[in-house]
Amino acid sequence: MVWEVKRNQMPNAVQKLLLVMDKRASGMNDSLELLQCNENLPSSPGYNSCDEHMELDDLPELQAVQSDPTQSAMYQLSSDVSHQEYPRPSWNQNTSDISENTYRENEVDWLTELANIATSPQSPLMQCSFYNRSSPVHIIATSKSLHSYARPPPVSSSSESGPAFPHHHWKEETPVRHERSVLKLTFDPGTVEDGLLTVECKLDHPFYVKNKGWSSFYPSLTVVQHGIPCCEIHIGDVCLPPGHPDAINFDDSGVFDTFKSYDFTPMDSSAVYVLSSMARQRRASLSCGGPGGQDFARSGFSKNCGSPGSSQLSSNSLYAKAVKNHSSGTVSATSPNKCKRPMNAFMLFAKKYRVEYTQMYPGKDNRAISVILGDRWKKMKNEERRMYTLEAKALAEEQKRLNPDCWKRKRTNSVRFHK
DNA sequence: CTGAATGAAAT
DNA sequence: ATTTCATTCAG
Repeated sequence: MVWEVKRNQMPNAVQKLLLVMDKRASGMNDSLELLQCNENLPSSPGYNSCDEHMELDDLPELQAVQSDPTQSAMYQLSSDVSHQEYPRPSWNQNTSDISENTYRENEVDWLTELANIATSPQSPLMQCSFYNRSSPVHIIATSKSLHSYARPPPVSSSSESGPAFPHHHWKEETPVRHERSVLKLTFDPGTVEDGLLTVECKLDHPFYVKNKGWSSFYPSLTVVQHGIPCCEIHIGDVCLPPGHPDAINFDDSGVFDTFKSYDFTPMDSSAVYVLSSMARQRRASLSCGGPGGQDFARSGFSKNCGSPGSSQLSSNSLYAKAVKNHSSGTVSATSPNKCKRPMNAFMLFAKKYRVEYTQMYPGKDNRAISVILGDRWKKMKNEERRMYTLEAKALAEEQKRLNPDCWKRKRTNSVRFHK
């Protein structure tokens, strides 16, 4: 399968990325292909210089050319192989700047927009280029789906100040020195001769998962960094290339389950708005800090117009779901002040790993799990926490921008008399 | 509804 | 300095 990426400004420049395998390579049974996501490319999200100049018009047209239509290109996360993270130096924490102009008002299929964005040259999705054929790296099938924090502590082999890209000892899960983690995923293209496909990417790298839609290892980070609402990606998920038939008619309710904790109102827009608002964040910081974003949402876009064409984009059910979430009275959806505080770093961490810990300690009460999580959190180094503090900061910023009153404490009777 | 954790912001 | 509230779910 070949992706052709056309840039509008350079119509003749066509970048071809060969994805998956060459079918002719029948002899390469188990050899792993290592995809290296180069995130230092000028157009990549991690590269700062491009941020402010990204305009909508830069969005490329993406055309997926399937050389073999009968073979649907679907990649499945191997069940025996899990993600790994390893440190990587010099990261400029940065957000990809997906311009608000990305949203064209009359565009019917906003999913297509999302696909375009995620497959644009700015997207990490398209930053991958082939790196190394016969990689010496052996992917360990032993690492369960548990995060390193949840696993028994490694035998702390001195985390040698090794090269930027550790080649052989990823298994060691060397503590994150400083800088960010990189996610390593292994895909199973499904055919025997193709072997496995290994890819490195950022934790917030979005993938399009069958029946789930956009997914990433770190959804909340993805929406902050790239403006793409995501589900959490799991082992066994089937990743689809944008444009795949299954990618079009999927039930997106799963996507929005991720956001059920957010307070949606009828005035809220679809993910498109989230998309654009996130991207707009930076530029808006130039102008006044007023809640212009809300005006944007109120005046222009509602959920309904976000998904005009597809009945499956159950915006109503989405709303109902969000309302139902708070239907028990306390904060009604009709209340003007309905936003929730953004999670702090620990909360993000806890949310992410609570499930794993509960599985780890069956029968343990949630409170006990909280204790463990807190314990774990305290033992984590700042570098390890950084990912969460960073995201927490970003979430808080965005929240404050969109809803400055969100942090206002509830009106209480000031002082508690007893206690 | 309570509690158990941490942290950020508001009092 | 203290209080609230973000998440999660068994009890």
